[in-house]
Amino acid sequence: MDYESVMKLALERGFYFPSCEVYADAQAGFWEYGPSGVGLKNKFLELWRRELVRRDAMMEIDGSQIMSGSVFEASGHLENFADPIIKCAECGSTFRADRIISEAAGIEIPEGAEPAEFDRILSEKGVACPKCKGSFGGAKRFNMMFGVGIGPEGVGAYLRPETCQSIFVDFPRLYKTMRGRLPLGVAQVGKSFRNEIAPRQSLLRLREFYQAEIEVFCNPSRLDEVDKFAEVQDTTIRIQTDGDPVPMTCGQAVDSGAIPNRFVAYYIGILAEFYEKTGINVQRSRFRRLGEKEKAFYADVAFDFEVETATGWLELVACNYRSDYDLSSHAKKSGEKFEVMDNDEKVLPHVFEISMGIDRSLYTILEHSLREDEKNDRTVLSLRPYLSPVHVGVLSLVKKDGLKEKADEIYMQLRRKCDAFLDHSGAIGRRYRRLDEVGAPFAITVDHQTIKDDTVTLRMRDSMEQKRVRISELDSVVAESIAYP
RNA sequence: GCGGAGUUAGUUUAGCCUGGUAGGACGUCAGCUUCCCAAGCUGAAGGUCGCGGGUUCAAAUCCCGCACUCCGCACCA
Repeated sequence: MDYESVMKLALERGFYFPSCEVYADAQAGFWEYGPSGVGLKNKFLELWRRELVRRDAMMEIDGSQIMSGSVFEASGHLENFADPIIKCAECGSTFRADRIISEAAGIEIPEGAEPAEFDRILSEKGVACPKCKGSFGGAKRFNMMFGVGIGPEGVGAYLRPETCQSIFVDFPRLYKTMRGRLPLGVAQVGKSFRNEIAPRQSLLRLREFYQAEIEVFCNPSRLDEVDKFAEVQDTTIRIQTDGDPVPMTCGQAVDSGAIPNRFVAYYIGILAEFYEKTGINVQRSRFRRLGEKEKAFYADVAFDFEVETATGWLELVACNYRSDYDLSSHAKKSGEKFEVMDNDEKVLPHVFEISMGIDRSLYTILEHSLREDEKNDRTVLSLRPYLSPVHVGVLSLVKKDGLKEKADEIYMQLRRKCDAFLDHSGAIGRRYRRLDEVGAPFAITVDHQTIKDDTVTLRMRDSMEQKRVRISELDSVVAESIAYP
């Protein structure tokens, strides 16, 4: 389905919409989840917990969104999470320094170079503002972190640009108090903040966004001693090292060297199994191994999990082998000890990270689930039942003859056991279509026969088929239908 | 941030060129009808015409600035 149709559904059915939209000074890159969006998000995260956190016996934490400056000195974000920019002294236009030098002088300078280096080249080559021919002021680094001032003195701190830093700085306490053993997965769901220059496409590039991150701490000398690898060795993934994505099992990926070890392959395997259960079409996905230039500054080996959408290939998850980059940096900066005992060996653990973009994943689920059923003149959101914001609609065929009251009764019976939605008003077909659009997998309809024999109609969203079910069996029918796989 | 295109009700859109009380469709709500798939009938609600300024007797309409949305570039979860 195309981006516009997903956007229209999101606005009309309460999945998501712009933040602060009644005010003219609302800024780009901030969006709200409405009732349907929250329903989908909560269920998505429950699936994530089941398939990754609980499956691998990980710990989950919930860290602060505001973190001290030292954290980001150690993490490298103050130094590296920034673009070099220059501003024209005449007209005020802002440009990326590395880019304008490449365009005007044909010289490639790494974006991480010192500001003075940019200034030197600019004056040497006499580069002028492409807009007004004015001269440039000095190059600066534009850091993408939002700074915040704490307390009356405004002590400098930052909104975290990724959730994982709290996992790293909490690691010593977690390991000691929670009886940690390597390999240890620590997970976190939460907001991260990046001051993007050009946010775009609603949930796809936000300034404030949700991440579900997992950091697995491991002993780097035991990356192939992973018993649980057997669980995923026959799981098929589509992996791209160079050229087109190639489907292969996790076992084949390790044997062929496409994935460097069983440890990384295990986590990629369970991640692939998770995404299969979200209803995203994994035939249109790939694990793409990143080249040296594309990798983040902290990554040793990196795979992006990408999915084909109406907007092109979209990165949903970054899988980075961060080695001991984070723990050694925090150890050095803080003076805290981050080494742990693994059997009789003292090791500074390495980290493999699964950094998931929740908002992008939810968008993709919507796009891949939405379809136009032209034959029946309806729009259907074929979400997996366990992810649907509304599990079941409860309808009265007509309001009179006690059918309304009977439907109310059934709704009361179900409402605490699942997400039920009660609707009495309008034509039955219209009500079915409304439910189809929010992805409710089925509807229960009370009709005149219900009064006679205590059965109801169960109408299925995808096939529009109907069958009769006893009211006494509804609890178990519903529970079974919306159960997580 | 650059280049391009847009912004009118919940959604979609007419009106803008050529200034003169903002209109339709769908949706929503109430009622009638209706024994299973957007039917029909009656009625109703819903608009700072993105925001601010200017021109004018008068601005959705003309001019300027800004914001936002979309596309391309660049960047990224």
